[in-house]
Amino acid sequence: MDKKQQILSAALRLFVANGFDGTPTAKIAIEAAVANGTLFYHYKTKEELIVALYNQLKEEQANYILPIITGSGFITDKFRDIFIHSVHWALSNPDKFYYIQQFNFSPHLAVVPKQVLKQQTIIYENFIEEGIKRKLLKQQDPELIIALFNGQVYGIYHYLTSAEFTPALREKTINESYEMVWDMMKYM
Amino acid sequence: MDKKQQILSAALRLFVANGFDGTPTAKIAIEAAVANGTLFYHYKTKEELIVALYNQLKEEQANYILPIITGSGFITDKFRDIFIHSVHWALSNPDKFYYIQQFNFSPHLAVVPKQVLKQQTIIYENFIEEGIKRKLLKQQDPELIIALFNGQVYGIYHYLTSAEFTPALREKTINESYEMVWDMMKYM
DNA sequence: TTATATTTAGACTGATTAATCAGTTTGTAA
DNA sequence: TTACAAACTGATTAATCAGTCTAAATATAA
Repeated sequence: MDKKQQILSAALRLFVANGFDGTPTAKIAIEAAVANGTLFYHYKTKEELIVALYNQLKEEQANYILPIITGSGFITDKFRDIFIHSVHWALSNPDKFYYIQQFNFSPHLAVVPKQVLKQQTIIYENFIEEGIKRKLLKQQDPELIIALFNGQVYGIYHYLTSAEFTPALREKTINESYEMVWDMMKYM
Repeated sequence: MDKKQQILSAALRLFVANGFDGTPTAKIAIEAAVANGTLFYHYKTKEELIVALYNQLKEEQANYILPIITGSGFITDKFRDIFIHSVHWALSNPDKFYYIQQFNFSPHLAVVPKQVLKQQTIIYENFIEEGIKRKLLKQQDPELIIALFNGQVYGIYHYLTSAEFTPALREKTINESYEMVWDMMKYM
């Protein structure tokens, strides 16, 4: 029914499989079971579609984590939850996670205003800042801690997708990795 | 003189600036001050050029770290050296580091045999394994430790390239980040 | 009902592009 | 000199692709 969503889903599948250059708009329309004109009716250019897809996925990713930050609970538990959830989101949505990386290392990133990108991390920043003030986290720039934290999610994603793991081993690895991440971030 | 190298250098500049799709082979030839046909004389297809460039950069990156591993010195000092050097290489060669990431999240990665990719990390693996056996590092899969280690390099690269830093602050940040990385990896 | 938005199919275009190819230059060695 | 291969040239080609256009159909809402 929702043709716009059909187009985005088809685009995600094809861009991940064949790259930006390797996927003609015509094929996206066919894969979405939509007329050629419909694609260009909703997205003026191919680039507009590429960026719209990125924004949707970033929002989806953020919405998956947001409830943890705003919810109740001990702050230290929240750190764990955020990490575990971030990794789980990436592993349950490998295409989406991959697309975001693919986009981040492409010239398309340049067309997203810096302000928009900044806005996406501001919620994390306030949260991390609180952890630093309470002397739970190392006394470093919150942005550095976020960058290293994201680096960890990136690292473990690569590790867990480089080979086959049983679900049990996967969970064990994620939990033990968090212990390592926590050793990295914690104050003492 | 060496036209092949001219082509690779030009390709690096243009691919990083405009992406794989955004750079016609014709432009690479012009930028390299070489005839169109010369490019295809050395590289049968555009893809072959893209992959050749990737392999060269990976080799260059490895050669920068290798002497540390094989050299003399305390193993714990080597861990620090490898981290610091890895970050420095990325920061001194942002184009090359960026290209490797761009390639890693592109369909071109699929054409590199897994065996070749494995071979690139085997030297690290033996080294890490020794650290684990000696109970200097946490008792985890060496590949996991390498993945998290690389995640850190990735994270700090993003942080240090997201804004301007004075050389002094940059070095301070790298050193302090290493302390955090070490807290993550060390046995106790 | 009427108007407005959305959708369809596919032919079309103008520009771009990867790759080719017939021939030229260069270095070297007989 | 001659011979030969490797390196190089750049105009040409055949194909592809993003985006347009048309005219009709269908849905949505005022």
